[in-house]
Amino acid sequence: MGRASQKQAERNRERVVETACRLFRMRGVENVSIADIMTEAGLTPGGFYKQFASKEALVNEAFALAFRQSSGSWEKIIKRHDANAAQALTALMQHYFKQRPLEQNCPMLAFSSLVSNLSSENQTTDVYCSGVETLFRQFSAEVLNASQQENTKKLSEADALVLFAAMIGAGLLSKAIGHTPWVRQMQSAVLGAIPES
Amino acid sequence: MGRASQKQAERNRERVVETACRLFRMRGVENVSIADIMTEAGLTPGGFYKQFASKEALVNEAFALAFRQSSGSWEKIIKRHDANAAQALTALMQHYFKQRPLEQNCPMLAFSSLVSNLSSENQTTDVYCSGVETLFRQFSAEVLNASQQENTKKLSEADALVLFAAMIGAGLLSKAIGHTPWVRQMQSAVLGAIPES
DNA sequence: TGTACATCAGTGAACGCGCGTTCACTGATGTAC
DNA sequence: TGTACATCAGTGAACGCGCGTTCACTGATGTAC
Repeated sequence: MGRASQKQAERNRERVVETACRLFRMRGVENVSIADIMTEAGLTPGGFYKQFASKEALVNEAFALAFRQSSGSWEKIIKRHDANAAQALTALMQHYFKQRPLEQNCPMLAFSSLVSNLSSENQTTDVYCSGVETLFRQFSAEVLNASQQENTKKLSEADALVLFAAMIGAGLLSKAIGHTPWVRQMQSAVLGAIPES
Repeated sequence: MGRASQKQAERNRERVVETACRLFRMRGVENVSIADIMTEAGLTPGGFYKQFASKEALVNEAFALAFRQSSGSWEKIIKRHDANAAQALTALMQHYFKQRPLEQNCPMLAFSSLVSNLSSENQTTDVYCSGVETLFRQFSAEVLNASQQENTKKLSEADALVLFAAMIGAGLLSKAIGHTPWVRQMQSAVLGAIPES
């Protein structure tokens, strides 16, 4: 092969991050090896350390990308319903409860166990935290927006927190247990907790 | 050393399951080795396969024990407040949001990522499912009970599902992010979603 | 009850595997003149 | 522009480590008589 050009190298690097992000979301960080990622990205394992200091460094970049992707897809959904915040919330949650494609798994869920077993003074934890914060702000803005429309009761920040927590909890059980009747009931119940408009 | 008596062997076996349960809840299954467990239980690694077919078999027993423990501690809390279901629910959630001791981590959270990345036709998944079911039934009974008391609005199964999901979601973020002001707000909001009595 | 023997819980070392990481090497790219 | 050389992205094999699992061995326990 020989040396790749700077532009090509940069493209390769980005493709590695994107591939890692996708595989991490699908199968979890601990079930994806460097070799898996490099091969899937069309490279060989040895080249990895020319671009990244460690797997952890890649994890940090891939997590950040996953949260950006998630936030971007939420924004699209919200924009699509910007005339009606309650509808936007409903659509957002319905999208959240979708199990497929696996590579769009919620990063808050997909990465939670890795982050949970980390010491709190950790860059990966920081990336996760600020990702969650971003997603919650989007969600919360929409909840508060919904409550300012006519024919709806006023909603508070506390309501946003509860809805957000319920969405994540239902998503977690859904991911673990699968699409059983009980899980569907739970998802319906959480969707039903959004104030009608 | 020589051979241990049948009674001693049975005691050892139980101690291994208990130790595994504790370590799994503290650090996650993938961060605990057979050698860790056996050493912590006062034995040597080699003896493990005299009692268990595989790590997976131990995981199944340890998970079942963790759910039984969790269910037992919920029952204690509920019994302690049996005059007032809303108080019982509040106490239960406050207990749930406690981060310590680590060995009492919620099994639904501690084991979710492992179960999520398993094929659905799996005994471990079944153990997890029935554990979740048990815990929800306890929780739900208490929610419905709360709604039958005076001065409270009627609550439905759907309300129980939402509260349960919110409790788990808040627990997950709490475990991952730590005890930040935002997490405390979220926990307070979820506690506040319990109907006052 | 005592004796002879088979059993098997527990030991501790070893095996095989996959992983994160390292390294000597290649040869096209980038640079200095 | 052309030439000579240094750089360094990517290669592919190897290393070291920890893990789940296996195994030959030990000797007290359990059993048959």
